[in-house]
Amino acid sequence: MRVATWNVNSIRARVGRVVDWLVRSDIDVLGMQEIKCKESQFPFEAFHEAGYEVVLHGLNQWNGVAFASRLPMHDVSNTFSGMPGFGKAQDDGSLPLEARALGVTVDDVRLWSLYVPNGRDLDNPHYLYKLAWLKELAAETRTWLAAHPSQPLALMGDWNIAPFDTDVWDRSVFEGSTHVSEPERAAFRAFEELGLADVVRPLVPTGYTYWDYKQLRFPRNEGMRIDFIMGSPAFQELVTAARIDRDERKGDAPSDHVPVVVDLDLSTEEDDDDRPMIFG
DNA sequence: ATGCCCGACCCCGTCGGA
Repeated sequence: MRVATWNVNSIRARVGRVVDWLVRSDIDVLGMQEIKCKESQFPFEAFHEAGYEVVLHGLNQWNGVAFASRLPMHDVSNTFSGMPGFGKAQDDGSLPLEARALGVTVDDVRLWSLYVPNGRDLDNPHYLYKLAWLKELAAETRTWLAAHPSQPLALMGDWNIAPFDTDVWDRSVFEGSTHVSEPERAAFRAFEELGLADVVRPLVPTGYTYWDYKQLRFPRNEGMRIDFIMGSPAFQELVTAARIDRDERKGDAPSDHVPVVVDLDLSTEEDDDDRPMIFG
């Protein structure tokens, strides 16, 4: 099974590119972020014609997450337990929940498409929202792992964190900025402390996943590595290959992010629990 | 060439992105 994540930066502006890439790249399941639309605006037809079903969570022109899959999806969740909201308090005093998380199960693999809040600036309320959002996601992940110790899980998407200084082209440019601050990096490492791991980095040690549209960032290769597939131990065992599709930043009307892809070998997974220990 | 920001909104400026 070939699984990918891609911040598409508006699906309506890029549906042709995304569907062409899905077919050309032989992708089974794609988690998308920043679809920037609600369900009534989503271009379902192009996906259906290519053989993909779509589930999505989109509330308005901001954020929005989706899955396209040519394998059956079930157990769809459009939030995680405890997910913080942001903005103006509603009548009941709670903050509005944004469309930043979508979970599906495909072939017993639990997948989340995540769009972690940007943070904006270190002194912006959005930064504390980002840290709280990650903390609650980690707490929920800990609970889930305890309840499903052998089921493969991947948290994939735009994490809006550069975990290492080498994940940005020039660390000095980011002094005092979000994405590289120690609290953000600690929030990211908390997932590793739960047993999750970036399953792409060992196979693709270098390379960025995002280049700003401004200031010739892509031609100069001034990018950031902020899109990750974080797999549980059971997921890590399945991974046979990975790639960052840098070519998708080229050409007409690209997203500012590129797809990140992993191949999973599910052929022996079901044997683990049930096979008799003939040679035991 | 991979080339000086883009998308969504609603009006042609503002917000958000990282």
